[in-house]
Amino acid sequence: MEKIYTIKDIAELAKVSKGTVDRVLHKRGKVSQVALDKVNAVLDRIDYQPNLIARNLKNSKIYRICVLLPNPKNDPYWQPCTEGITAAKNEFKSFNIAVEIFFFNHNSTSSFLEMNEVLLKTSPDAVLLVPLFYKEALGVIENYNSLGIISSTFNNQLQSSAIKSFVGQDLFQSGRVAARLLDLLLQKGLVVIIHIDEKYKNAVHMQEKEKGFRNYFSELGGGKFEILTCKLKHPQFNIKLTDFLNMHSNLAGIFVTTSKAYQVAEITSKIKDKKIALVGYDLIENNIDYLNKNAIDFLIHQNPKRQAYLGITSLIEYFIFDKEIPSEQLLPIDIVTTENAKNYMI
Amino acid sequence: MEKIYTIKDIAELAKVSKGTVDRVLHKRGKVSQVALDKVNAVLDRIDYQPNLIARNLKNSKIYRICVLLPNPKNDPYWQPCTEGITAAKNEFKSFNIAVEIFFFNHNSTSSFLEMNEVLLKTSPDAVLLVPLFYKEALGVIENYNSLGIISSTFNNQLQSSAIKSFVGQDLFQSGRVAARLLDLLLQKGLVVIIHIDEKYKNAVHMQEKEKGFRNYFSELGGGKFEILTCKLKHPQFNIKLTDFLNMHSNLAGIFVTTSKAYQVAEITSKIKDKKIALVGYDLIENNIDYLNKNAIDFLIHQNPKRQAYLGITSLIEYFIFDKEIPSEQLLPIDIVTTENAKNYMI
DNA sequence: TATTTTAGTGTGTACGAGCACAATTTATCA
DNA sequence: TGATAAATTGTGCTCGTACACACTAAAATA
Repeated sequence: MEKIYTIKDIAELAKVSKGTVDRVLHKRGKVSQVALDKVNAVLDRIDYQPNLIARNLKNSKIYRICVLLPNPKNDPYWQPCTEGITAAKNEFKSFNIAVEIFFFNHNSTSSFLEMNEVLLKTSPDAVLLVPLFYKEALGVIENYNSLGIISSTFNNQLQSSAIKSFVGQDLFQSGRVAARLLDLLLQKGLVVIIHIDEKYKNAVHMQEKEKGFRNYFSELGGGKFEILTCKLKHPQFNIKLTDFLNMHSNLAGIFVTTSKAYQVAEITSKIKDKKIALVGYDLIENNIDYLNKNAIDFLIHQNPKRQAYLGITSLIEYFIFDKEIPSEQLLPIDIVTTENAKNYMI
Repeated sequence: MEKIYTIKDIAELAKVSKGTVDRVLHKRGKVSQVALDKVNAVLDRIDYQPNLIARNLKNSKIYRICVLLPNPKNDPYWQPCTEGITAAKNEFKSFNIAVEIFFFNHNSTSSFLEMNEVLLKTSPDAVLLVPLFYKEALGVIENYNSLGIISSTFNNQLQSSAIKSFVGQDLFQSGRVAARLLDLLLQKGLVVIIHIDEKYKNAVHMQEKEKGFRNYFSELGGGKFEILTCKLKHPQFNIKLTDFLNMHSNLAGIFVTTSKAYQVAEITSKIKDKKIALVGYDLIENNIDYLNKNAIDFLIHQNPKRQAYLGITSLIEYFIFDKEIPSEQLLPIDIVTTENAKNYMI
């Protein structure tokens, strides 16, 4: 353990005042060449690490961070996000940070824009948002940028130079993981990618997953598997899926690109004469139920709690510790089966 | 965002001096009933959160934490641990914490005891250790206890009231995960548990994994699978395993309870006429190689980096923030296959 | 009553960084 | 040379907590 040097130490070693050392360190004000050399000589010799604690103590500005999030009441997938935010809030409660969450309806672009207006009235220093709607999110983020508000995203990746940070998963790779799992479970046959509910064109995440999934099988070659894509929407979901199942007797596996695998499991679990392999996303209650009933084989965990937690802590540490915000944080693609599900649900 | 109260605020509200507030908060010195009531009245009304940062600024004691770890040079499994320690060290470099790592040979109890003596000479406040050797570790920990040194463990769980904290995985459940994976991969046949190298009697971790593994299959019932246990040791490892394979033509799957699955894969990958499913532990280079060659189907990630990181940060936060040390932190049992391996190796 | 003891309370300072401002030195001009 | 401006450097305060120390007033003792 090396000695921890303070500005006072440096000042004494360089035989100048701590004010001068401060000016050299922060390139603030005028310093003579002689003094500059003396201080730099000391700085070269030792490893000075400013005490972030002491620095922050003086800082009286309260940083405002707003979170713009789909309402968990409409889709339980988002529930863990608020928990992640709360955890981060607690961890940094000694610091001058104010975090506020704003919920929008994940089906309504207007609700998204509306809540954004409400949020803007609190004049935040940064916004952490889920850019669910491509076009609208881009506009909102451009606006933040022009207002000097930092914007970070999570869960959905959006290409924009105005975005400081993204936390999420590599969805292409996630599709490959799903493909790998079905490849391990199955010998041959028809494999179907099912997209449920959301508009395919607007949902880049589903497209990326499909690309990765197909990429795995095309690399695999061998012609053992046939891949089909199927887009299903409520309210005719049940009928259409049942029809599809009846029409394809060689169906061996299904990959559901959203958290709605339980809707598929509800139907496939009733088929008695054969077992259809099923891989889906997210540890929501309905999915876990069917996982435990063996109607779903694997779930891929997107870890929304950790995504939100990392998104918010990067911002907090940027404000209070001057830490660099990582432009991209990719989380591991967790594979979940009956036996290890509990560990991920804490 | 509620107002953040300081001791000065409380003093003004209660119309006493900050010294008196301090005495009430820390139950230090004598305070009259009148003053006590006044301060408590204010404390009841507001939510006072002491500023941990300012508190720490004053504290000049340097806390010494020693880490007692198997040498990664002898077994690469331990390499990530040092990285986890270093990460924690960096994160808390502004605080008065000195962390020092001591390596012992994972095959030698005497090296363990020897390094422990060296470590003790630095008179640490806490020790984080891997209690690889049951009997010796217990003795060492008892000794720490009598010296007033806090002891935390990770990777291997040891029952002792002298241990403040354990970070690791539920190994029984980890065995069940392995069983589940083989169940999903296979229809029926012989499944073998292979213990490699270590003395079975001393290695509680292998026993726990086996118990969980067998527990899953006995709960499953149905009589589709037959389970056998096999203990193999160098140098006759290759011959014995080859013999075993020849003798059991119905062998369908193998579960290796240590990080040595690659040694099994080396042999099973040469069998051309059939594929034997293989599940093992740990993302070491040799294992990853065989995973990518499809000779290993799944690896279970024990996340030694995070184990060490959590173990050390709990201690640090106890010392500098007075946080409670969680007596047990169980990490998720990560399932790794070719496609998601990279994510876990950062 | 004078002096000492003790309970209770308030004041002041350190910690390290940052920054305003005062103090000093050096340069410029009349 | 003296006065003034400019450049450079040093001092001192703040942040919130913890703790040493000084102080007051009442109680106990001589």
